[in-house]
Amino acid sequence: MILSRTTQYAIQALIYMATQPRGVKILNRNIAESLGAPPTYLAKVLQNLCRGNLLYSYRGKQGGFCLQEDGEKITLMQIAVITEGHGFAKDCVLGLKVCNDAVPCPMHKQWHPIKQEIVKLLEGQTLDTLSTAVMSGKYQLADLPTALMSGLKSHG
Amino acid sequence: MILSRTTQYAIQALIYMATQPRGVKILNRNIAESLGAPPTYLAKVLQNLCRGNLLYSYRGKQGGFCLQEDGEKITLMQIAVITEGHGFAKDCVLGLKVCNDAVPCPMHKQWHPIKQEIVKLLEGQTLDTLSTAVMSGKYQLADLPTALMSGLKSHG
DNA sequence: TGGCATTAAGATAAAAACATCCTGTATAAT
DNA sequence: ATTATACAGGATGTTTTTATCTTAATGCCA
Repeated sequence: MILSRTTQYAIQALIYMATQPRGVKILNRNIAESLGAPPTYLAKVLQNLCRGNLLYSYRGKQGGFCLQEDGEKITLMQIAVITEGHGFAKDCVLGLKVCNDAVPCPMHKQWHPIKQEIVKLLEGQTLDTLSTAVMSGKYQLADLPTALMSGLKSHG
Repeated sequence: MILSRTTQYAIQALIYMATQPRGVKILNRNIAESLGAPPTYLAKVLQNLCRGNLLYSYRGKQGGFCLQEDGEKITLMQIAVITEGHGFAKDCVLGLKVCNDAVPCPMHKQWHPIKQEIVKLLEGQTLDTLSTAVMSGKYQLADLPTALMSGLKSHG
């Protein structure tokens, strides 16, 4: 509805990584398995997150991906901007190229405050908060049998 | 961002139609011109809205499209459900197939109230309200030079 | 150094969304 | 009847998004 599949994978992957011990390299393959996401596609998404400076990547044996320093402070807004581009939250709900307080579409007044709330929410949610929620065991990160997600609670 | 291009066309077209004298048949061609939308594509969208019982269509000379009775009471939610399918407003923000109060994703609690607001807004906005706003001249329905939209105010 | 594990990157493919084209069919006016 | 008009419907084309495949680069380790 509001976030593309790509962005959803990106967020899920980053939350997952934030549930893992910091500084340890995590394999694309493992993330994909844990989320039930297509590994080859997820690899591209992670690559993109590296270019967006949210992740480090290491090639070769013992390689993998790592959250960058302060990774737990990453917000969902930062992620969405990387995967969906800037102006992500700037679009008119009716699709007009120009729509603002001065030249509004008929929905502008009513839509604008909700859009602000969405942005505020995305800016307010960090990987820290979300990964903690997941590690508590009360919140799920994937539509998978719990067996496959068992890695999560093992170090909680 | 939140509504597909198709849904945006549908909403724009219906608002436009609601600005026109009731009961008069309106040509796809004229709607498309007024909105700056591709006429052949818009035709498909209108066809779909007919199947969704929001419009009547008439073939042949003097044909065109008409809002159904009580057309001014149509809400944006009704339109979106027709063009995007049911379950339009039921999706998890992180893309999980199962995500509800009992089995929530880590964003569920925070996202749910905003989603409710969006639904409430879409359900609360009618063609009546929106077309009136457009006819007042204070709100625009398309990114077009005003010349092309002149049809709107001519029967104020 | 050679072999293996891992990500990077580019090409390709598949699916969905968006858009166009062509022909058919109904209808009103002449 | 004939003709012009306008929507219906199916086929096709294009673009974007999603996904896969293949090869290259990199780094560990023996």
